[in-house]
Amino acid sequence: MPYLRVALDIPLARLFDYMAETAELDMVGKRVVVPFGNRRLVGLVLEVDELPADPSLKIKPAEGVLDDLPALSAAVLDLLRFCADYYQYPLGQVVHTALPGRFREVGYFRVPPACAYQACDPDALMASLKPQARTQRRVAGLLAQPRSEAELRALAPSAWKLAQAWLAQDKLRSVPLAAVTLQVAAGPALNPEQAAAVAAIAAGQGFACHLLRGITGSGKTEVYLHAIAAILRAGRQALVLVPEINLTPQLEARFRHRFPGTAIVSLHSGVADGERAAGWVRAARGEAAIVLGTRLAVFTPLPRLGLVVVDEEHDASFKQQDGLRYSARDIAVYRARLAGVPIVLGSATPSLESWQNAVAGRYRRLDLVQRAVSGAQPPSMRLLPTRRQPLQDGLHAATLAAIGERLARGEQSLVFLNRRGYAPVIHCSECGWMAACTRCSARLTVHLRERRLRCHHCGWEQHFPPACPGCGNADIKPVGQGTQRLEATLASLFPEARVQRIDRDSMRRKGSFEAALKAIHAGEIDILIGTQMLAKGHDFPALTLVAVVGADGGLYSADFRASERLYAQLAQVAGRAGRADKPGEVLIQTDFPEHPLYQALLADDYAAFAATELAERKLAGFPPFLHQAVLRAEADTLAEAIAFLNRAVALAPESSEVTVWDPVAASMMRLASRERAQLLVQSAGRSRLGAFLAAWMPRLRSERNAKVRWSLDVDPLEL
DNA sequence: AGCACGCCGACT
DNA sequence: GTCGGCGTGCTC
Repeated sequence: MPYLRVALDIPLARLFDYMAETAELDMVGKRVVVPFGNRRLVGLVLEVDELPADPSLKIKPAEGVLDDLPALSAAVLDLLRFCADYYQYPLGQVVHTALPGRFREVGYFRVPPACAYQACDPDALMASLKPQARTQRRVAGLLAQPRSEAELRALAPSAWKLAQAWLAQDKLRSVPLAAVTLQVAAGPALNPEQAAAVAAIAAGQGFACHLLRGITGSGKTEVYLHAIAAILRAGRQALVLVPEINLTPQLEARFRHRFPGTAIVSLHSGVADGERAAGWVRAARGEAAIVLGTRLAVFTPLPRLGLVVVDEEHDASFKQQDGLRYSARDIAVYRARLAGVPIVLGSATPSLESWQNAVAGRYRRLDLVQRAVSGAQPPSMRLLPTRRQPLQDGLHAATLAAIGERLARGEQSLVFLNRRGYAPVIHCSECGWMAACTRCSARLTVHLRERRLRCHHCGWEQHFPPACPGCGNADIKPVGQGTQRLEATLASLFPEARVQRIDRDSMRRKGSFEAALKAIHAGEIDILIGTQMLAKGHDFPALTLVAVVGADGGLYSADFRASERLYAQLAQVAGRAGRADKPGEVLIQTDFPEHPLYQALLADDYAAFAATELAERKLAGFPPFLHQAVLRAEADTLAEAIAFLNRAVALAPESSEVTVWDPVAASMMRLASRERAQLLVQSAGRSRLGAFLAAWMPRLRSERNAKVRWSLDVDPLEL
């Protein structure tokens, strides 16, 4: 009678043994329903053995192995084991974060085989439609070729319903996807740089990591599409990761257009549970040729994986910030290595980790330094010194003049300020009081329209006080600039302009972001005010001016990654200006116009910036020259959190090659009424650090600490 | 994580 | 007399 070693979604770093009722040996990678305490749980069989791991335990029989899904392959299981090991996170929980939520439910999950639909007789179908039925005719026209359900759905809301009706009337037939021959629609011709990049990616045998450094507008996506076309032709699958769900729809549309009839699965948190599970199954069965998704898609089983693409690889959203704190970019590289396939990391401003890997020769650099659309000019960039300058509500006279010019020419302007709310703080001029959150160590942000003060960290809200609670002074003023204040200022300075603010507050309602993008494209907006929401990946052909306000904060921050993020953000937002035939202009208001970061940005010299930054990091002993992990603790009092961390230091294994720093209060010490502290561990060797953590974590886990919640963050992005 | 067991305070 | 507070311990 075989014993099953089962991974359960339980925060314990071990597997659980069950007796199998049958003697089948191909149960590894399958779901199993097991009794657990007085509950029934769904687990995943990771191993099958003739002997129990611990004979002293009483072992219950498993209820049954579910045979509805393709078993997880050894390749994916290896990837999950690596994650558990590398991030020191319980394997059972790794398994369950990697699987779609549906699979944790007891019950069978059925996914019909993916197929495409095609008109039996395209001409007859078209002839049967009235000339004025334009949508119907468009759908019919499309169905001359095999089309997937997703493609039809993307065409028009009614298209899929229509296709189903025709299918019922036998006007359409379904074609198994395997029988659909790959079609690749024509795209723009590649310039020599792009062609060289595609050739380099295709040329390699087995694993290779390519760092595709492409300036904005250089056509990175076109390189991905060509590289993907090549591996699809070879019958392989592609995995494409993007940082945000906001970016998936437009990329998905471009992919569908290029590969008509091909099953493209979109996986991100915006996709409904059932659909996500179905997409996962289609990828696992090998029916889907392309998986396009956010970080969670990195675990999707792909039996014929041929290429991995990570777009905007520098983006921090690839790192999960809770639970299993994995970096999807790093996991993607590891996965490509395991699978022996090439991976492309694309960015205009690569992470310094990746850049250093290229410098050291571990990654191959592919550069795109020309704009793909011939004739398109890079934006002209200018710094506006703001020191000792009279500003109008934070705006330089030249900024206002430039906006005025755009208005006169009927072009769009974007004012970029990465701070939402009306003002970051409210201040009493008499006693110096500032409104602070009672639950966090943070200032309360003024939201003037709602007449409320809000904590952007914990969500606490209160009324705008009529007078200073400290001294009773009625003259309390919002200090500093937020997007709401900029919006008010610009609306009053340019009363004829149509002003739209785009930030998390104004775009809270579902679909409002899409609606705003549409309005911008339709030319219904003159002045845009936005946070980083607007900086990423969106094309606005009529936008010719980008003005950056309040960027200096990233120059002299305590966070050693702040300047890297600032450079990336500015390069990205600058890229929004003048993408079509109209030249763009970028104005950056700053108190430090001589700062090397701005100088490199103006010269569009990322290599120079990276070299300076890496030299500083090497000198100061920061990543990527060292590897870090942070142990964070949170408790009702700071003393409890620190005491736990001190205990952790005492439990730390002896290691001359790992440095364990003293516990310190977290930079946001209080958050939602909990006090937080942390402790940094670092080592020059990645495997040394890994071995240290592997020895340390079991000791910490065996500590009984009801009051302290703690977590480990390997390769933290923020300290 | 759940869920039970367990021992001390205010209620129909 | 019980309902229920959350501390402690266990789950193959």
